[in-house]
Amino acid sequence: MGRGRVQLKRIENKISRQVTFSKRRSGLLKKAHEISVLCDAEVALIVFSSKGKLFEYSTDSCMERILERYDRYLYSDKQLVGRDISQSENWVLEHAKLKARLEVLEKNKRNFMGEDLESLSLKELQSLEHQLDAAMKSIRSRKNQAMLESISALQKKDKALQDHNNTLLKKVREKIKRVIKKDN
Amino acid sequence: MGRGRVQLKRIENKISRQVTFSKRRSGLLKKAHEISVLCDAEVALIVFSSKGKLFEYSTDSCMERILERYDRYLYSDKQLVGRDISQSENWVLEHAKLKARLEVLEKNKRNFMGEDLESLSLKELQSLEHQLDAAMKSIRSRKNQAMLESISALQKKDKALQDHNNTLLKKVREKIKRVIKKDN
DNA sequence: ACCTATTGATAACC
DNA sequence: TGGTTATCAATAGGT
Repeated sequence: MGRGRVQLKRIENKISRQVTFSKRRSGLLKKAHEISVLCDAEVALIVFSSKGKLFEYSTDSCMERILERYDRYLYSDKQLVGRDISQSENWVLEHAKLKARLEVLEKNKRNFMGEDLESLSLKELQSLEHQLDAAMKSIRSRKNQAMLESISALQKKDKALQDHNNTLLKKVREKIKRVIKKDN
Repeated sequence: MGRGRVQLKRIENKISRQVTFSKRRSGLLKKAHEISVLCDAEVALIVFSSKGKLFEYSTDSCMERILERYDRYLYSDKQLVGRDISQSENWVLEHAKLKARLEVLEKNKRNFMGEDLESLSLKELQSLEHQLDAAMKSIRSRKNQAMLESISALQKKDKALQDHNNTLLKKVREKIKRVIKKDN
């Protein structure tokens, strides 16, 4: 929808991504509410932005109740499917999931560090290159800012120290004068 | 949307309500997936129909992880109080370790993508920059190689096709010659 | 399930 | 973030 077609692919431009997120988020929450009211459904929607901010919707503003219902639903489902899926088996499953995700992230990291590239297609390589290029720009910009801040802070400190030095110097001089006067 | 305006109010006709639920549900899941991919967001969507059937979507098919993140977000200081209480100490420990590592890797990834840089020191920024610089070199080199390989493969294929064409052409010509001779 | 007239959502722009 | 508009997408009502 909108002025052009959209590929189902991460939006590379950060600003566009944020704007799109903001707009689609409100659309999504609205639709969640609509289906909830129109169809008498119970909906729980949780959205974390890429920066980690939370947005949520839940029918009758009762997220906890719905999540509990969800847990109950899964629990009963498991009971029906396998008669004795114990905590330890559940643990194995969870563990496997976490490990799988870890592996993905680690592969990801290696790629970001320029390793393990043989497994990537030309297209993926190109995408990676663009991503790193964009990242590099952000990083250099941020680094520059940090350096300027650091310089500014040092200059301020330097000024303060010089002022203090001058004050001390004055005191010393006056002391010397007084000593000389007394000697006379 | 559709042939008429819709009041935001429970649809009384049971059939219509079910049809609308089915259609809107798929639309909602689709949009949840889209914002997840387009905007790099983490989404968890749970829908119970009025008859109690469950439908769900979660980014990377990892509902439990997102719900845990949600819990952590809400009760950031009360660790592991809510959802999964009945686990052995060992499980909790292992799990916590994995999750900690996951978080590190995710933060890592964000940094590699040029996000969340405010939390880094100047030194870390510099290190990151060098790392990306090195990675970029590897990636470009590998991309180059992949492109050359691709070109070479295409040329080879092209050559083979041309050869085959020539062979076919020869055969056709000879056939024509023979036909002409017979005609004479 | 499939078909369209319509409304709704939203990408690009400011 | 909020508004506008041109377009595309979702879907209500019907078959």
